[in-house]
Amino acid sequence: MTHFGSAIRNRREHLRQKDRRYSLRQVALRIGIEPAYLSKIERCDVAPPSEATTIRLARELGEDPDVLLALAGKVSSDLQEIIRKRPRLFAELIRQLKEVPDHAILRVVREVRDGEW
Amino acid sequence: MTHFGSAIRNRREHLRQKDRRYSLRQVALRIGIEPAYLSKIERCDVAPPSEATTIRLARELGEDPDVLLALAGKVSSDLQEIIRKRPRLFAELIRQLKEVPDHAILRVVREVRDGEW
DNA sequence: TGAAATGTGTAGTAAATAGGACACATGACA
DNA sequence: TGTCATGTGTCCTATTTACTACACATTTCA
Repeated sequence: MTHFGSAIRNRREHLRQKDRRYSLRQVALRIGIEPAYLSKIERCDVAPPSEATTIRLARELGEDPDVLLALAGKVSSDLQEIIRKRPRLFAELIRQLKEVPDHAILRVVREVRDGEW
Repeated sequence: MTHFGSAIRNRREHLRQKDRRYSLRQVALRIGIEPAYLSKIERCDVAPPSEATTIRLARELGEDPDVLLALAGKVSSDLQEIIRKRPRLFAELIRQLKEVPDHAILRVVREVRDGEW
């Protein structure tokens, strides 16, 4: 399991090879945080930032927000809201899917998408 | 939408009609918080308590922890952990189920339980 | 070669979270 | 009627969260 900071740093430095605008400072300024703070985040010197900041960072670096939030130990608040509206139903479903392999869940996703309910 | 405090108070006073041991004071002591604090919780004088305290309260009152957590604006950390291990998969699934009616989700739950994957 | 940009160390902080301590008025009831 | 239990008001606090501000040494490159 890699941590939040390293994921950000790797991704940013990768982008930087093609585009100088991905310096720590410039990225920090574009997403509206202090460079010193982003530096600490990338070196895991502080806990991962808030959900809002994590999402701005994800967009900036072209990463999946849900994945970065997961690395930050969080779950997107819009997902939480969906669950909270029908707690029993979603709690049972999610616990049931805990050990189910990816491909089986994907099948469920597709079944639902192709909506035959 | 009823709020956390009233749900607790209603439930506790209901239990109390059959059993005097469900006074605010005694419940508070059994779950390990100060009576004054429980009083404030029931009157929505403070925000809902932590996940741990909410779960002890749910057990004590015979309520579904996931439902009380939802009223508290939270999602159980064990559910969050499941989601965080496969963020893309679960994020897509949950968002897709947002508008799907209960009965259709229940069908999915049963399909998975009767495991034909 | 010197000005600008870069990454980082140190220090501090406002707000939110999650309660505890104690006193007090009221009510039950034996 | 005195005692115990009950619910609540007031005040206080430790910890966590999520950052900012500023200074500084180093690197870049025009």
